[in-house]
Amino acid sequence: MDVKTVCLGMLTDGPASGYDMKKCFESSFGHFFPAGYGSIYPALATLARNGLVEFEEVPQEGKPDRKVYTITEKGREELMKGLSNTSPTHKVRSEFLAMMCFAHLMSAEQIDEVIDNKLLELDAFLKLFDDIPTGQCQSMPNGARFVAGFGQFVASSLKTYIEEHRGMLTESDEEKIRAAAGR
Amino acid sequence: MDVKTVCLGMLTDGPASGYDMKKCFESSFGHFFPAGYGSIYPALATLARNGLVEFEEVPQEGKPDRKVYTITEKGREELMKGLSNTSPTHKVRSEFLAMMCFAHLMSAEQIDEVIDNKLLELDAFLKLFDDIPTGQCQSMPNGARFVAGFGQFVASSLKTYIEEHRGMLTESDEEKIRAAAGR
DNA sequence: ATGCATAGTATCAGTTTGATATATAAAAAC
DNA sequence: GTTTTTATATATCAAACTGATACTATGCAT
Repeated sequence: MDVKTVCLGMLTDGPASGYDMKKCFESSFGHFFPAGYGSIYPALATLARNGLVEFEEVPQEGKPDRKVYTITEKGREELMKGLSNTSPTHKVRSEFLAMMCFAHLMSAEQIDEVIDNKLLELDAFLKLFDDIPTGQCQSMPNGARFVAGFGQFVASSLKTYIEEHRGMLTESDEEKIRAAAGR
Repeated sequence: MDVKTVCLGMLTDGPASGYDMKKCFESSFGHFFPAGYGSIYPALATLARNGLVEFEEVPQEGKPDRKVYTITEKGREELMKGLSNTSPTHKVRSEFLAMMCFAHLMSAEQIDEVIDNKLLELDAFLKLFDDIPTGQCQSMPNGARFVAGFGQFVASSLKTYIEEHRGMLTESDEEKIRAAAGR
């Protein structure tokens, strides 16, 4: 399951251009499956070369032409193959956690700034969910609701953990012993 | 913060070979910052070329030679630069969530198998933490304890969410309406 | 005997990342 | 009133990463 498969999946919802798909990655998919122009355009080129999508060039006045892609029957079959993997991955790549492993090499001020920024980031992310009205939510496909709920739940879990345990990152050895004894 | 920086960080704990570092990625770092030979060896080669690490070839009987790397003063400075970024990333790339977005294109059996596998995977991951005795835990650096706790907390949160919400992935439209009404 | 695990090095094709280039128009900022 | 930013749309590139594979040699298990 790579960017190509996700593009095919997006096209089952109707024709779209590479630019449209980038928007879609930015607003939703990108939160758990990031992709930029550098992967989207090559993916569409490969899909077209293999006959999994077709495109039509649509001229526009005052704006660049659009290449509007449509999924083919062969593309639908390929998508089904992509969805038949019963052990899809779920990977994390976190500079944040790697950095925290080396917290003992950092100053308390540095650590606090990193933590504060991460909490702000999480708040900004959680705010996105406030805008989704319940009415619209019910019209969303089941899968999308599951995934949105997942994101919200995980983000608020992260926030809770960080808030409750940030203290241990900056506490001295003596404090550490005291904390362990008081437990 | 790339693989090079993490390698430098590992070397602050003492000299190590590329093979040793691969072990370290597999057992701990890899859970939140994956790296294989394909990134470790080129990283070490670049670090050596730039004088951030030095290495010594250690012959062994019956086994291939080891290249044992040591961090240099210049390497320590570079590491500090790497740790000075106050907004480190935390990215997720999830075939699992992407796939669940297209759950409406899948059969209930397919979805159930994917979910069951993901829950088994989470259980296997959570089991890793049972082996860490509390005594050893207290001797770990603060940062490592924070990160380990983070992983455990997030994994059990994921598990809870999936268990409690998997129903909505396979429920029919009528069930969906009934569930919404009963809420 | 044959396959697999461990110890160790390294490379390679295919992908992805993040930035950048190109072009025009409209909206916003100063 | 001019400059800057944002939006529309395409595409490419170096650097990095992924996942698999290759090579060598010992030992253990089936």
